[in-house]
Parts: sequence; C-alpha cells; structure tokens
Amino acid sequence: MNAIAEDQLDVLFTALSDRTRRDIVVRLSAGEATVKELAERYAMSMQAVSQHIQVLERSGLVSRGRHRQTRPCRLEPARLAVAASWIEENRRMWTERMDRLESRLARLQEGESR
Amino acid sequence: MNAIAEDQLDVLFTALSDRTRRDIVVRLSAGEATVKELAERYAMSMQAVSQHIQVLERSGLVSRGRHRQTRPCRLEPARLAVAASWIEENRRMWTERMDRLESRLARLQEGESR
DNA sequence: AGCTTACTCAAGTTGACGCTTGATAAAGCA
DNA sequence: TGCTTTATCAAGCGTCAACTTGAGTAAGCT
Repeated sequence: MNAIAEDQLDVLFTALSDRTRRDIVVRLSAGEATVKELAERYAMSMQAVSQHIQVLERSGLVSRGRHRQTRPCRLEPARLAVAASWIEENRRMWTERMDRLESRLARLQEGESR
Repeated sequence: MNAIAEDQLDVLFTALSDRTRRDIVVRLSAGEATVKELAERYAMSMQAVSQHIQVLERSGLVSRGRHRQTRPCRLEPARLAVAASWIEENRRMWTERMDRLESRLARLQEGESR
C-alpha cells in the first residue's frame, strides 16, 4: 500500500528535522567523513554522532563503509529526491488550485464590469 | 544569523515528519477545511487535530481564519518552498560533486590507456 | 434565555528523542 | 603481546511529542 511510502517519509522528514543531522548531510555533500571527524566538528561525543548516523542510515540518506578502523559515512542523495518529490508534488497541486482560483476571479470581475 | 533559518527548518521538517500532518497538507492543497472535517476524516478527536494544526501553524505551513463558529485552515505554500529549496540545494551540491568525481575518473582512465 | 455546535485550554499518560556515561569490540601500532 | 584509536552497545536521564479526558469559551439556533 501507500503506507510503505508514508513510513519512508516519516523517517526521512524525522531525520531532516534535527539541525545536527541536516548539517551532517551538508558536510557529506562535500565528501565522506568519519564519526570522529563529525564528533570534533560538532563538539559532541562519538556516541551521540553514531546515533545521529544511525537515524540518517535508517532514513536511507547515509550509508557507511569500512576502511581500517573507521566507518566512513557517505551521502545517498537518491533519498533526498523522495522528500523533494513529495514537497514538489504538493506545491504543484497548490499552484494549480491557485491558478483555477485566479481565473475564476478574473471571470467574476469580467462579469461585474459589464 | 543562519540560526534563524535553522529554526525554521527545524519546525518545518518536524511538522512534515508526521503522516497525519502531511495528509492534512495534501487535503488543504485541495481547499480549506475545518477542524471538525479533519477530525472526521482521520477518526481523531478535534483536540488532537487542533494540536496538529497548531504544529502546522507554528511551522508557517498553515494559517487559520474565522468564519462563524469555524476556524477554516488553509495552506501557506510559501513555506513548502523553504523546505524544498534546502533539499534542492543539497541535491545540487551532491550532483556537482559527482560530476567532478566522474570527470576525474575519466581523466584517470585516459591517463592509464596511454 | 437555554441548547447545540465548533473549537480550545489544561492536565495527565505513554512513548520517543537527544544526549550522557561506562563497558566492549575490532583494527592498527609499539 | 600490550597499548592506542575508532567506533558501537547498553542503560539511564531529562525533555518533548502525540494523544486522551474533562472542563471551558464563543458563536449560532429555537
């Protein structure tokens, strides 16, 4: 059903609702980063960062690899497209509705001026 | 500073992280609705709907008017643009990064084949 | 004036979130 | 082999979010 996509959107927008996680996304759009690097950047314990990464991973926005002792995080921007498409679709629906309202209003005014 | 925009994004993505609120946005993109109509639609108490509307109002996505005893809710889609632009900007940054990686890879392969 | 309708406020419960501390694992280095 | 680095697991703490119930308000109806 549609509930699958709704679950996806739940975890996606939840992931994006925290400014630290949004900034991690911004940081990763410039390249991979390790948990330690992110912990230093945000003056935060590695445990806290690790949990943020888990939320981002659950949303599909970020994935982790393995390289020596590190777990480099990288962006999976295909998921940003899911959130973007939801927003854009609803913006489009609203725009069409406003266009209809405007044209109806224009017709009304035309009728008045006769 | 930028923190103002970050606060905006916090409440915006938090508002969009709940499927009932997302569906209210979808519903409102087709026209105004009252609290009672929404409560019936979601088989939910008016109090619960009222609180969802407050969250959406705080995010700027929805505003309420007054008409007789009702408080008709309508969409304020300018705020959807704020969320959309954040996502699109980060998708753009990632796309540019991937383009650079690809061209670097292409140059590497060119060098190898010599 | 009394009654209904539409809605909000206030308080309480339940569960999730963000972060902490302490212990543990796994990989490299001396 | 011990020691350090990098990261995760587990438990706990304080806060906030979603919903409930009960009471209250304001506008319309008879």
